[in-house]
Amino acid sequence: MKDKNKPTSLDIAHLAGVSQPTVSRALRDSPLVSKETRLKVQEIARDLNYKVDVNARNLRAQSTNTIALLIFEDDDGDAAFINPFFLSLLGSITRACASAGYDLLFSFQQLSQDWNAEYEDANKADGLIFLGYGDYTNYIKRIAKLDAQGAHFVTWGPVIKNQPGLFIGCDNVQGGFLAADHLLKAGHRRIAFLGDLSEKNPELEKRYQGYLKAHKEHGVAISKELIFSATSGEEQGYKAALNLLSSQHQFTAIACTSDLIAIGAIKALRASNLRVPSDVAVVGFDDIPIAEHISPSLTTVQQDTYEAGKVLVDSVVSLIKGQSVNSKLLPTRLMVRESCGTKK
Amino acid sequence: MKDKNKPTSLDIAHLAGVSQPTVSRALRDSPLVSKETRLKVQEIARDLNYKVDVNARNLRAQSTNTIALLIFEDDDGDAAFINPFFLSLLGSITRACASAGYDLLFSFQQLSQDWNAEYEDANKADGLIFLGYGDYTNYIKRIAKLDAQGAHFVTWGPVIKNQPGLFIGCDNVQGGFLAADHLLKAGHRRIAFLGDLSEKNPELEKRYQGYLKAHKEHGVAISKELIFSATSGEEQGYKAALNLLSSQHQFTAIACTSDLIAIGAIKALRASNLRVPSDVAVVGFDDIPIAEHISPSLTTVQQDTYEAGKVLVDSVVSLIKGQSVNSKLLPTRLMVRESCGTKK
DNA sequence: TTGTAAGCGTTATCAG
DNA sequence: CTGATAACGCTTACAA
Repeated sequence: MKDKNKPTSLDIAHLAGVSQPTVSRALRDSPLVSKETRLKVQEIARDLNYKVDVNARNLRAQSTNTIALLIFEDDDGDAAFINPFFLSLLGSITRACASAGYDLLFSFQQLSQDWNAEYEDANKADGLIFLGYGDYTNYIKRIAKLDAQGAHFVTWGPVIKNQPGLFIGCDNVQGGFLAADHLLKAGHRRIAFLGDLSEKNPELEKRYQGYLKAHKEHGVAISKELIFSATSGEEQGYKAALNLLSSQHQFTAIACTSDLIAIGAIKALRASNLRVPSDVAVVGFDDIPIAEHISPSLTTVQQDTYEAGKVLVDSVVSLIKGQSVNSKLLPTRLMVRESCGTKK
Repeated sequence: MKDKNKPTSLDIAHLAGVSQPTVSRALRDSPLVSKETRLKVQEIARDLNYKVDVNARNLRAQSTNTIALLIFEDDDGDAAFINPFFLSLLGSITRACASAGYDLLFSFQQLSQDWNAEYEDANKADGLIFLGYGDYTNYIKRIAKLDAQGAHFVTWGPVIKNQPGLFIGCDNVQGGFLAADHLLKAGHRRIAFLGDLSEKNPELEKRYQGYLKAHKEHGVAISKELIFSATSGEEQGYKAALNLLSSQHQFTAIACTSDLIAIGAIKALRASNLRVPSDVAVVGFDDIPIAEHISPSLTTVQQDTYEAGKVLVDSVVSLIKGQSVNSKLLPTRLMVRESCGTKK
């Protein structure tokens, strides 16, 4: 069992022959304490392996020095599966939290749960970061409520006019543009699009806008019959591609709104004896780690997760400090790999 | 800014016309409170969106209902890169924590930092889970110290006799055996081994023991000259394979102590115009998500991350409750894929 | 069944 | 520069 004799600031006070507040001040390098006493106190604290009790400190200070990261997915069953893109974000968020001096509370929730109230209300965290894919129309309501309560939080997602709360996301329009532009430049004229365009997923819809923009710039007409719905996972990509194939419409390339969809689509193409990229070129979105390793390696739109994590954390921290922060889009970057070939 | 008027149990007490402890009891469904008052109190609490202040509760109760997950890596620079195997574990750990009613504090540390003291000492967490690759001889010392302090913690790693602390890990000997056995059964007789066999990495050494055991069972002599050192990353695998190739010794297969090493090795083989699996068969270890997607898909030893997360969390929770727990090995499973071909 | 009183370990305030 | 005192919001004795 744990050593029960956890030293307190009072213990140190006795040993050092000073008062408790003096100890507290000394340990925080307050200039109000003479160098002499400060050093003495700090030495004793080190000897006893004293650590400030964060619960007591937090209770007194009414703050926690903690940021909660909430990941939620609406998707299919597997509760231990976390979207790889969020996982990449996790690394940089963790790092950024550490260097900002905050602890990170991590939680993975189904969208259905009551994630509004849990963390900040219970004083578990000073601020919240939300990462999630799910029904936008659904979660924007909760966001609005949180916002009205004055919570400190950032959400990874699309930036939309008159949106409640603070959003950080990648420039999906630009990303969608880069992908389609690349295919169009390579000579493709009939480019299928796999993604969900309902209002539930404005992020994906923005990617579609980029796709449209690229077509317009190249003076190529859109073929609506080449657009098939898919939300996010590999399976969905597989099914959407099968639908596309069985529709019998001609196409030479596919733009997907996620790498997982692209991977599913490639599998479906293979199953139909079509080769990538020689028969069909494929572009993804996200640049998850797998993208580089699959065969053919996947041309895709990279979101800068490193920068994203940093911006997310910096933003909540600013909010916590009472500064006002604006929603912001991060630039994307096209990673050209094998899945597009060079059909000049 | 945040609503400053956070309701307290005292507020509710006033509104309900009862005392503060009664409120506290009612909210925890204590049977000591009459049904009538309980319902009244709970209703008011809901109306006010009251949440128990965890800092106050924790301070009073001297516990936190939180488990800290500390990931550490000795490895190369990239501080935002987290070993994918640990990331897979993260999902199931999170899930298990949630269902056990604990919050999860997440932190990523370089091995050099002072991870002994931080969490439990500061009353941030009731228990600790360590995931890490690094110099075993180095971190076992810290573990011994933590253990002596009576901390509640589990470490993912090798189970070794007379080890301080509590370890949960996969059965590395069995895993190494499965991999080598598979190759031997396929007719391979000169199987190279890529991994670190120093005392710094007992886990990898155990995998090697499995490799030896399989050779013995098949009556095949080991060729020491086919053993090359590599710790964990892709680059290391690449280099080790190059060393192997330039040694000019004959071999028809490679067993690697991690998937990342295997991926690096495959790249090196490619770069030398050798084909996998027709020229050289390759087996990995871990079954990270990429393994299934690379080409050729990687035959590898799967660690059951789902079960592992559950066991890790259950173990710390037991420790926290003062129960004694024994170190434990989880079984592994061979995932047969393309990288080994079928050289019957 | 309910209320009273005390205390968890820290830090802010104010007086010396 | 230092010390006494109070307070953060909750829960556990104990008393009624």
